[in-house]
Amino acid sequence: MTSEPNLLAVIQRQLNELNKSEAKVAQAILNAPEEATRSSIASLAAAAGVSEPSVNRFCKRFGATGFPDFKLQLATSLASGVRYVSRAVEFSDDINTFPTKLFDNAINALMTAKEELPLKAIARAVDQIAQARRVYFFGLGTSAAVARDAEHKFFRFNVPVFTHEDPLMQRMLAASAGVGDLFFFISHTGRTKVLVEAAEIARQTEATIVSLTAEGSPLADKSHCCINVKVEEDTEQYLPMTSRLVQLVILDVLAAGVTLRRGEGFTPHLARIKDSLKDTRFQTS
Amino acid sequence: MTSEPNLLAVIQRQLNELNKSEAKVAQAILNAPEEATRSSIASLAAAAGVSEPSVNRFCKRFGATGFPDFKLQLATSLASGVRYVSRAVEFSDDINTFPTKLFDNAINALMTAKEELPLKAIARAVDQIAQARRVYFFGLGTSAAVARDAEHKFFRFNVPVFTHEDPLMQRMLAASAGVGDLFFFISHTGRTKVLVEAAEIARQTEATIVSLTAEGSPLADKSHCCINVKVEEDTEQYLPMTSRLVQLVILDVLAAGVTLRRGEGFTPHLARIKDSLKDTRFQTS
DNA sequence: GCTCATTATGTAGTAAATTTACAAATATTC
DNA sequence: GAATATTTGTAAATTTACTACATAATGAGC
Repeated sequence: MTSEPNLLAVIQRQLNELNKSEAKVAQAILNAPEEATRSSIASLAAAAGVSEPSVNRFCKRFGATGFPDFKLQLATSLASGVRYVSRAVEFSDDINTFPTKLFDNAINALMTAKEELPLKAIARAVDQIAQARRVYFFGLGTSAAVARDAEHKFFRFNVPVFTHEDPLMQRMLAASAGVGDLFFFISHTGRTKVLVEAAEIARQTEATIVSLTAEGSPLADKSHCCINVKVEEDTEQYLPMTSRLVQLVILDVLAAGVTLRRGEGFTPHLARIKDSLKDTRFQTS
Repeated sequence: MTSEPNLLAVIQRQLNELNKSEAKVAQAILNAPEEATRSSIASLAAAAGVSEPSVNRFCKRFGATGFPDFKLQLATSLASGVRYVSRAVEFSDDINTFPTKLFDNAINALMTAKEELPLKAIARAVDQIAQARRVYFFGLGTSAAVARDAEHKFFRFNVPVFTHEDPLMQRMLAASAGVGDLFFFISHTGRTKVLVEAAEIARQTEATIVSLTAEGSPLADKSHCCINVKVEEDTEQYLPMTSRLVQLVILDVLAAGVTLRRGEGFTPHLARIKDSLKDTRFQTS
């Protein structure tokens, strides 16, 4: 992938270094980029008022092998530009608009997070979870639900897993920790006092502290390993929406990482857990 | 924007409805999408082992005017960087591949869900939640965490919200329900016996039953309103990954819907709730 | 201001790629 | 098992893109 992030910007920038007919082509493309991706070399040449080979030369000047290749690059750069805009729900929205907006925001958050995945921290966290004798998932508010979800995933690895929403329980468990215990803190801001305090207490023991939170936050400072999640939560919104989705997928990643660590021989164990649910369900007719 | 957000997902989904040679073309494209955008109709036909017109027909089947137009759409959908559809994690994967796969799967699930959003059911559910005097969110296993998350959202609307993971509590609460009570059941399969039974019990009262589950499932049959979520969970995977993400976003949508219903005058109330958390956090330096 | 060299642009032909029309092959129905 | 519908391929037509070359424009040196 050698293609420029934004072809239109490149064209714009070089506009005055182009000779007459190339400039005409550039102008025609800048005027109607989407249309340019769909038109033939002949129609674009006509639109710009130049000959076809001029268009072709223009394309080669911008690194393309020819006109079709140029169109491809143009289409690609147009597509990636539009995507990353999260739109807030407004009171003027109706049923046809706001659900789509929320889904778009969620998708954007995951796409953004995917691009800046802290792989090193993730790998390290997988190591530490795989080695732990006991794992505690602690979160409050929305993150409590995330912790609960994590509990439902990680118990499968033959390691005792605990969650507690009660800050007092969290403190006490943190205080009584020892070697092999792993505390996994989940917090979007990383500034929730009672949670940070619990982390502080745990840190004074032999336990390992891993956190899924914002880099540079008080909670991150208390951790041996911090998985930094960059999610720009819409501050106008009164409900945290997207950050917890990213957290959940990160936890999926960690769970998958531990599974891979356990190796292929571990699948029968997972299969057994899955099968245990069979009788709790109505069979498909 | 008339172009599909994710052409590959669409192709993948329709794979078994295609005839032989079209399926071959589909496979060739899914195997090497980037290459397909760069190749001519002849080389793609050769790669798929079919004739050129077959490739052309394939393109038209997916809404393109022809092969070049199809390539354009494909390039556009690839530009987002989201790779294949539902690629299972394999034991040969390493830290550089499996996290991306999981994120892609999550993104794809949300994109697919977004395309087939049951807006009518959502609107109806918003109505019913907005009118309810009391709301119970019930789910088990992974869905229990989703229910918990919902609780953290919906209490903001001045309506008493309850969650219980205990099936016995769920039964008893269902039995003692009356007018104005709303039971919101969350279940990916819609076949979990104890949950369906609770729904059945609730249905015998004056309460309203809303469910977020699979259409046509026993749970859906017991509901006044069923929000159908089509998520093809990878059955080889031992952990439910993507369905709960879609459920969470749907619940966000419902919460947003209720907020819009309450109207602009409701924002101070939400602001007050948000402000109440201020003192629980360490201030940003 | 003229000539030569250089660069820029267009014309026309050619090659390649795409599409259409039609025929053969395959599957489906009664 | 014949008749019909569907699928697939062949070959020709058409569109599209590229190359080679010619002409026009520009600019430098005298």
